[in-house]
Amino acid sequence: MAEKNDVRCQIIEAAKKRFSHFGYAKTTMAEVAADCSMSPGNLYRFFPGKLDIAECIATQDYEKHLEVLRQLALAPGRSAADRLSDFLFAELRRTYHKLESDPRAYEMATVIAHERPEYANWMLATERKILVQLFQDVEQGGEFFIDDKETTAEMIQSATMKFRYPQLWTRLTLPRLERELEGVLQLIVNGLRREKTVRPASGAAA
Amino acid sequence: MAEKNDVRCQIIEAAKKRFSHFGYAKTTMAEVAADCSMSPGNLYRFFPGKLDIAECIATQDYEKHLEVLRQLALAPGRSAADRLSDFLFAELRRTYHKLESDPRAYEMATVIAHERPEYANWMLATERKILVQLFQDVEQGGEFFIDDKETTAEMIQSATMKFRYPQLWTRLTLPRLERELEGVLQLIVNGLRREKTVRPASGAAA
DNA sequence: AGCCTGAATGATTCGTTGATTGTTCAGGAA
DNA sequence: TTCCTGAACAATCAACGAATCATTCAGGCT
Repeated sequence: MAEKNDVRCQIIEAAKKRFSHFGYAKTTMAEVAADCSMSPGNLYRFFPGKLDIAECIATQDYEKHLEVLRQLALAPGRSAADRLSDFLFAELRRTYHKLESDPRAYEMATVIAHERPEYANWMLATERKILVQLFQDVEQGGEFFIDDKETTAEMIQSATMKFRYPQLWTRLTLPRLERELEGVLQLIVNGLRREKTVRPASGAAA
Repeated sequence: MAEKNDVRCQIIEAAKKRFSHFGYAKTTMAEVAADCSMSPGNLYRFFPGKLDIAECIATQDYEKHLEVLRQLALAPGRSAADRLSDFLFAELRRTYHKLESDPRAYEMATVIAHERPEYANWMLATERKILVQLFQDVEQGGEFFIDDKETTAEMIQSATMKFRYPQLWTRLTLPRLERELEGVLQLIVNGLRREKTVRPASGAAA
């Protein structure tokens, strides 16, 4: 049982090295198997297929990111607006840097997105849960007025879609994207029907 | 002079028929020329290239749409929120129905978007001008508080990106997209820092 | 001269073929 | 029996010659 897991880890590590060195497409199952001193067929006792290995690697990495998001969303002592801002900026910067620094990450992302459309939905749903937690956590503060938290989280995700996998849709630089996200965020938080122009500064919770 | 324009129109009409029957890729310049009883070479006296014919067709169609958008944005007697809503919903429905009803439109859209990235930017900029006009038009009403109209228009476009060419990014149905746009719109107009929950009804201007 | 043609050009696409590779499974080792 | 191997299979991919087609331009027609 514990051994099974060791072997899985071994496969993942081998695949991780191959994928990041040569890319997903140029890595063969036979090579990964050889790196683990086993036959290609044996890999299939641990993973349904090649894509599942990639998905597993992506998920491991993503879980770490999720932990960061959770901490930002639930950071005590920060205003609701700041938490939301931190959350969305962390999201933008992570994917931007990931796709920027590692061209292989781009390949992996597109392959998974194309072959497993549900995966992106799962990620969205997971992050939505964190947003809902954020809203619950600041509910008493009186800073935000939200009746349907789930729906509101969904709408925020809709409105910030451009910043989720920026490189897939635009060729904008990170500073430019950051400025745009800042603006969209201000819109989301303050809306158009506010008093003159209140810069969305820090302290605001009761 | 006037004849030149007649020939251009003739070419456009012929190309329009071919493109919508057989698609952009499967239409040859020789065929369009034959439909106009002229040689392939002669087409180049009226258009720089094949793609420019397609662009011209797209633009003709788009100009009509722009006129509708202008009327919605500047409709007298409607609240600012309603105008903005009409504007964005018209945008969503037009592209959705266009891509839905005519599979060839999808091909044309992707070819132009891919080969002429500036074209999409030009469309965005054009619509942004209309949004700015809308904001100027309702400025006295006191319904919206906007200091930088240009930037605000840009941010609204960012936040509603998902609804601009919906089929390119998601597989959601129109009703689902409409519900999402409704939600995003409410967020944009009212923000998160509002009193309890004011349904974004009609009348609001002074 | 001013317009237009249609064959020449070269870039791109297409279809075919042969090789590669993800996946399976009959059988052998422990 | 349980675990693993590696050859076999089918699907996919790469290579490459052939064909197509957008574009050009030397020349003919008016």
